[in-house]
Amino acid sequence: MTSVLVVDDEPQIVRALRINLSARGYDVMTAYDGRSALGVAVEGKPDVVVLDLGLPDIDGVDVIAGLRGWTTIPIIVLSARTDSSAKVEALDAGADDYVTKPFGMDELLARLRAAVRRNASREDCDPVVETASFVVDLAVKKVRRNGREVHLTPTEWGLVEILARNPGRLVSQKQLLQEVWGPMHVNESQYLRVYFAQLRRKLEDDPARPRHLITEPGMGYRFEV
Amino acid sequence: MTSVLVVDDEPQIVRALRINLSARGYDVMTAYDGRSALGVAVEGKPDVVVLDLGLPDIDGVDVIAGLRGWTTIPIIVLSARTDSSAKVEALDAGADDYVTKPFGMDELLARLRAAVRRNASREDCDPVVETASFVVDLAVKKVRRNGREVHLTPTEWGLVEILARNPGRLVSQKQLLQEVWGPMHVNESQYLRVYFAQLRRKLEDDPARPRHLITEPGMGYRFEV
DNA sequence: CCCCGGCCTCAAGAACGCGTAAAAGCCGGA
DNA sequence: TCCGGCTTTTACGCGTTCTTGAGGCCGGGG
Repeated sequence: MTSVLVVDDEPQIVRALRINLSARGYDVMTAYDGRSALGVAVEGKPDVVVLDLGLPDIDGVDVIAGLRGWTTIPIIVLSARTDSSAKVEALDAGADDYVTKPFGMDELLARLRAAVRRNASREDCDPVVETASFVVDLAVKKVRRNGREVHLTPTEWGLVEILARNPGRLVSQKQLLQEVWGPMHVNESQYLRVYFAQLRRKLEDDPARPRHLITEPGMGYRFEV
Repeated sequence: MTSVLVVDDEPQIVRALRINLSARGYDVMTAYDGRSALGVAVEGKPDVVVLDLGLPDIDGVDVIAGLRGWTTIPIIVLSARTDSSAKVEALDAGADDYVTKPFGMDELLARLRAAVRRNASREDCDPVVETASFVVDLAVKKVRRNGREVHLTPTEWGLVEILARNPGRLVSQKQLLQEVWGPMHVNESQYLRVYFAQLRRKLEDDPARPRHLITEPGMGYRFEV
């Protein structure tokens, strides 16, 4: 769940935002002044901050600076000031966006989505397939089981990779043999039996009764998440 | 130098932006309709796009979609429409910011700086990779170990650089050979054994039991932090 | 009932890939 | 020309991985 820190000294704005954000599934934190905003940000590690510039204690730009000292999470500034100097100042201090009050809730939410989306695309660029008993990391080419790393041989990894890229789907014997052993060996289905036995020993909780590396007799194999 | 693609069908706006951006050291590309905008973007790989929504040929939202199909570079939308539905539509289509015309040049430039800054922090964040026993500085092309600088030959550095740019990831033998020795030598895997032995002697605490320059037999090598 | 095809398991020899060392080749600078 | 650093090549021991064959299990059909 995405968490948002709302910082404003006007309770009605905070309330309106809390209601709207909560209704859309965000986890909302709030603060009413700069000092507590910085504290809550450190504590709660929000994914995005909505910050009113007109706070009672600290100047808004200093709050931005205080956040930017240790984090690069998106900051969306709210402010009643419409002059461009204020916008420039805030943006150059490190804000990501600047919305003038009074603002449309739709617009603010859209800008918030944009900010979150941007940030998300940075972090989570790692395709990982997860099951109850093990985790396959396709980018790094690693398999972990109960936190422990499991070593796979090239052939074993070749099979796991194909299956993990087609989670839930049935992969025919011919396709597996073709892609791992090459077109010359599409009939050596014995290879598959040997290697699936090995994989189950390495990955399944109960190798005799596999729950993720499933055999579909006569057809092929399936990777069940 | 940061490059900006300006897309607008009003020549005076394009001219004004070109003058202002050039004066501030940006490399400016221009396009006057959606179709050519997409083409120029593919060709010139700009660092940020300033996009007018009211183009003569393609709807602005479709241009955004066309860009987002293959890139995540920041898109700043310019538009005369001030209603929030337009803003929401554009932002949800993948735009990063939305500025209404007429706009203040100061503000637009500030928003552009913000967009570029955000993106920069993502890409070349910290050209330094650190492990328990040595430090690789990609910008200066140097390796230090216990404060002492370790001299690497060009070939050795080539290998270290590729691995350090993919920390944790498994890099295939073929890729290493291809990038260091060229496409003619993608089968000389013996080179890799010789050079990894050398690198481990220079960088690992216990060269016989490497903890950072890991061999994955039959597959490739991995730089473990 | 037995047969048969498909599957699982086990084990052993062959083949392969790795690490290491050392020699040979290459090239630019003194 | 010689020297020193860097790269390429060769050789060998060793552990791992792949392949292959044999045997057992199970369910469906004759």
